Amino acid sequence: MAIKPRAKYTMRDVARLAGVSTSTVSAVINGSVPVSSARAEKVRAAMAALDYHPDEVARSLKTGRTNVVGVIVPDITNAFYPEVVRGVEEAAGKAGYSVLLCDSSEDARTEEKHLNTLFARRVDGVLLACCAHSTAYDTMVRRRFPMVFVDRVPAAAPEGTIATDNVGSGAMAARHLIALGHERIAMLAGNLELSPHRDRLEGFRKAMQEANLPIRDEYLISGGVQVQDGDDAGVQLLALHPRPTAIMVSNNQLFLGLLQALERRQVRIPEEVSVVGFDDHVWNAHFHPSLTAVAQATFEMGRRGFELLQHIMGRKPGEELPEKHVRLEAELRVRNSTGRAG
Amino acid sequence: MAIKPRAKYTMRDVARLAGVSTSTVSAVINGSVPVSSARAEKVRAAMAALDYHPDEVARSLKTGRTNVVGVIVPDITNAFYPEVVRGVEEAAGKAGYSVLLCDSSEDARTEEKHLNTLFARRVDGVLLACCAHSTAYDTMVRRRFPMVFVDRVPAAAPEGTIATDNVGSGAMAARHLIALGHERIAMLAGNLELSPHRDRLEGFRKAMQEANLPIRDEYLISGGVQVQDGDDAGVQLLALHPRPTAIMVSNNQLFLGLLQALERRQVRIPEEVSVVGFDDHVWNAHFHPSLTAVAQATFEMGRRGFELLQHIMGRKPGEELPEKHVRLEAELRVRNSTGRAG
DNA sequence: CTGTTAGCGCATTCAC
DNA sequence: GTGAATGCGCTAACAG
Repeated sequence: MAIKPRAKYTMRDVARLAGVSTSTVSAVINGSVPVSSARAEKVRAAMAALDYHPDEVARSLKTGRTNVVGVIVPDITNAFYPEVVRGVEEAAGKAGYSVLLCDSSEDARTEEKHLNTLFARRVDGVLLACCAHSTAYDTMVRRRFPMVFVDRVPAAAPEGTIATDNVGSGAMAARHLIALGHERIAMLAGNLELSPHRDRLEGFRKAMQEANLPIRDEYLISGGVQVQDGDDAGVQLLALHPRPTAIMVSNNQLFLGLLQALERRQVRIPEEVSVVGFDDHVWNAHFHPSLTAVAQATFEMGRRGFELLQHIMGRKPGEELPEKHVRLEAELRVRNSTGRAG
Repeated sequence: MAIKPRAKYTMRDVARLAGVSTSTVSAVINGSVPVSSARAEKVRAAMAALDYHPDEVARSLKTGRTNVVGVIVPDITNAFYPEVVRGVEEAAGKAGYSVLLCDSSEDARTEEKHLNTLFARRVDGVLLACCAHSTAYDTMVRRRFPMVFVDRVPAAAPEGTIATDNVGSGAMAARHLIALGHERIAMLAGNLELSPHRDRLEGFRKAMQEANLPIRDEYLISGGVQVQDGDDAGVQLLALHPRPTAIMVSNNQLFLGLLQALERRQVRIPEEVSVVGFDDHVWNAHFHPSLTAVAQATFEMGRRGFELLQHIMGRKPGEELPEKHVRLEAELRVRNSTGRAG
């Protein structure tokens, strides 16, 4: 009856120590079948004595479920994503799931590689913020794989997406500038292959149209999404005649680059030009001047994204989803980088 | 010979389609045994045709290895950790490992829970930035579990730790202030249960001693590590007579809180008080004034932390590690928040 | 070189 | 209520 001390114990060790069969141990662990309380207690004691933790690998092989979800983000060092991931992790943890984290580095091939790995590891589902030229949607369809698109959403996806209402919040930011009397408004629109950027531009257009304001071609700069791209765009805008009196920026890296350029040229904000950007975080309040920005519901995006995935993972064939697309409201935090037009 | 279309295929399906046995398929996949190139090609074709990916769960059960490492951080939304995680993820990916991410929320019980989960999932090793009152070290020893402590290091750990040279970099920051002629230097030392904070304080003490400068009790504030704690400490310091002319801060949240308090009281930086803090990031350069800060080698910490873990996971019983403790140099980025004393 | 076989640790019928 | 037996998909002897 003596069990040799070992690094890892199996159900058989527990069963032997408790003087029962392995199926009784299994029944105690899973509560699947009634067990007399006396024996159940002996089993629990044996498990504790051996520091026994059921082998989830074996369990997964048997049940066909891993209780793991994959999360793929384009860049975990972009302050936006850790908050989303935190939301996922917390919701997942409560539901008994663990999170496999992958970083695609904004590269579609890396993304696809991660998708294959996650598939091979038999994760129960995937949350994905896809990158430009992503093939993930096709892969998902081909494999009939439970997946939720987060933040960045392929136009084709018929269900399983969660993102900020980017059209609405883009319009909100633009309307803020318009309400301050600005008419010559520029936009750094980012990478138009990505739904958030595309949608924010659409919102911008909508707001400008409503106000009967023209959008000059040279005031619309798109393409890159990095700090340097924002800096370049800033330089470009400052060279124009007439200059814009306000600039809207569709992500935080571009925002930073733009500020760099304005600072270098000693352009006063908001006296000479007002700026509003996307993605708020604690530091924005401490810039000089403090920054007006759109704050997305990052944490909630992660949490509800996981819940949506749970619905997809759990549904029967043919069953409908309670919600196919979740859109979250954003909030405009008005600070000192935006002011009345000249 | 016809294989019914299914969501997931097994090695048997591949074997049947290729007209070989499962062990041949296995041999092709693992390259463990030579296979004639003709048959190997047929196997590869069958795998591609079925979009077959070997079931890593089954493989893990068989081999006893999962090729997964766990990473536990106290707060993934703290900008320091995503960079470390990115370093881990990249190094891990290259070595064929995936990363299970857990967030302990600075709570020792949650940390222990995650550790149990990771253990049950049979991850091959764990990278841990532990929180105060962590029991992880004992758990590791008890289970003889491959583990590397990252950033936050238990004093007892005889090997398997990686962190910044916090004593040295604490001294470096303090010496910078001393070199500028400051004598009344205060420090927000953070939570002294955590090794980075404890070590930075030690470095501070060392530098002050070298310079024959006294450390007043009321200039040394420790305990919390949140933004509000930094704000409170700032208020406290401003009430003193004489006031310190320079303040050193041991993490980025406290730093932010301190800046808040100074801003509210309209204390001019660096004219009235110089400030230097820990953890640099892109935004620091855009504060008003730009912030002098110690930049840790975050990415490298992750990368080399994983490599250290690999050594631990791979070593034979009794074998020594090439390096037991890795200490990384930090860099002081001097900007405009520090200036000459009065 | 190739195929047959025996488990890895567990959950789950199925008899008792 | 309980235990013995089967197999999840794969790898690693082993025998041919």
